[in-house]
Amino acid sequence: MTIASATPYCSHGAHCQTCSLSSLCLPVALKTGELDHFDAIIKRRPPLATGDCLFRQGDHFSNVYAIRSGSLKQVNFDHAGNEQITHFFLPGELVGFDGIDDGYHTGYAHAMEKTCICEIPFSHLETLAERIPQLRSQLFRSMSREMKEDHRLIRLLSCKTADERIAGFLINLAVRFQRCGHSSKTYRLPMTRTDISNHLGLALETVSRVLKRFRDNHLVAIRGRDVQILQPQLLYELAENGSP
Amino acid sequence: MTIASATPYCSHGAHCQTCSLSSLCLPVALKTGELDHFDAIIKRRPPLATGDCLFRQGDHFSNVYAIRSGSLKQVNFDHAGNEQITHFFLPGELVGFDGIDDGYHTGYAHAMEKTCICEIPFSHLETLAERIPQLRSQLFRSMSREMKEDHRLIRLLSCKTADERIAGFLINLAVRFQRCGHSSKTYRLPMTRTDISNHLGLALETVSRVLKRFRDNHLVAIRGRDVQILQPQLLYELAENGSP
DNA sequence: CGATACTTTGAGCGCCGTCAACATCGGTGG
DNA sequence: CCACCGATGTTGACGGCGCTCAAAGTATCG
Repeated sequence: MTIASATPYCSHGAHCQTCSLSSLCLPVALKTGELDHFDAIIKRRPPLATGDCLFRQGDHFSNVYAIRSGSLKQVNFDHAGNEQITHFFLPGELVGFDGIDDGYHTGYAHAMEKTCICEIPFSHLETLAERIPQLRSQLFRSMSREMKEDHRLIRLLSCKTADERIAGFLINLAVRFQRCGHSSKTYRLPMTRTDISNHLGLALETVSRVLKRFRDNHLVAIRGRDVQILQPQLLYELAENGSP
Repeated sequence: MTIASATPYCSHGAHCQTCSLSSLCLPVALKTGELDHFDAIIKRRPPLATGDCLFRQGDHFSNVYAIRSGSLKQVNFDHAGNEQITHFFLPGELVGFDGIDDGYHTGYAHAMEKTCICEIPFSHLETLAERIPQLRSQLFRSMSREMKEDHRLIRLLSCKTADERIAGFLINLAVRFQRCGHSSKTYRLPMTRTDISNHLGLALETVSRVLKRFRDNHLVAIRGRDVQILQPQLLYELAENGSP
């Protein structure tokens, strides 16, 4: 079983007007003229390679970023230097809002594979949002959505078992991959088992063992990073209720 | 040991111009004329009694709320009906941002004691923020700060022991109580042990046992809900490093 | 093709959840 | 004012989930 990578090639000169992800991204609901204005403030960067940093802890906050293709992980630190992956970001999602508060980023954002990014200068975005109510609403909605994602993760971490966490994680990824144009059943994990274990608050051995159990029970087919969800309904119920 | 309640009386006709919390709240950095405009869109409500709901799951989102005095807990649900307390809100803090995304609230907000609230209609706030850059920045900053708080909690839940979680929780409350004008060392917990255990992802018996251990080790003096932090530095190190 | 990172699998044990009993607090009504 | 009662908090015994340590197997890349 081999599944196409989640990272198709993407030209770094592309524009919002022709971007297949614009229905997920900030330009949603913008009229043609407005879209041109929005497109004009965006800087396209050369693609990030695996392991490259989009921003580092302590960097001055000046942009938010939209992902065109590829994937990122956002890593925060506590005072003792322990890492915590708070988010994985997929195409069509926005990165960097946590830097607004006091003007610098509190953690790293690493590319987990070759990743194309749109850089959106926040001051320009604010100015433009002043004039375009649709854009403003979408900006607030994006931030609010990230909060809801955080609350989902908090609930997951605070009272769910390893099985429930991993079921929820696989389902959540499936939903988000589908939203950006992939199959809802098959995808390729961009992150390592170590990343998953860190994000879900588990030991990496536990992640490995639970995935094996899911495979043995024919809930999913997993080989390396290729995932195929065989029984979405059962997996969903496991994630929510804890009952198989 | 008895410590004054965190809920002094607060007139519900008060205005931002005279509010002691305005330096924490949205009006921060507004000029006098702007402050008048801001004050004009706010509705003061009669105080909430213990257990009253500010909003319920599924309610249409139309306001954010600033706390003048008292405290709230925000409770979210998963599909199986399990509750998860994602936030405790103290005076000077803003509640309700998670409703922006799809226009309704995803959980309850309960008053944990008698609580005075400023209701801020979000549509008016957006309009006003269009004209007043300071207000706009502060709005973004408030949302961004809530995200950072979420990330802190995620880190806490994902890899910390019961001792570390509770140490972190006590320190965090101390900081926030100090910010709104209390002592940094002594405060009264507005929430039950059950609420704490839910929020931190622990059994309530564990909360009780860890607090006893902290008391035995003279890190804190706790009697019922009255907390006095005796060794802030040690408690902080315990929360961050796990080392006593 | 060798080196390095990543993943799987096993054995043992400790933290913390569950169950249970009891103590304490706060409020209500006789 | 006191007796009562439900809600809240404390303490103990015990077992299981998931972590740690260890080692072998596998993908990936220069």
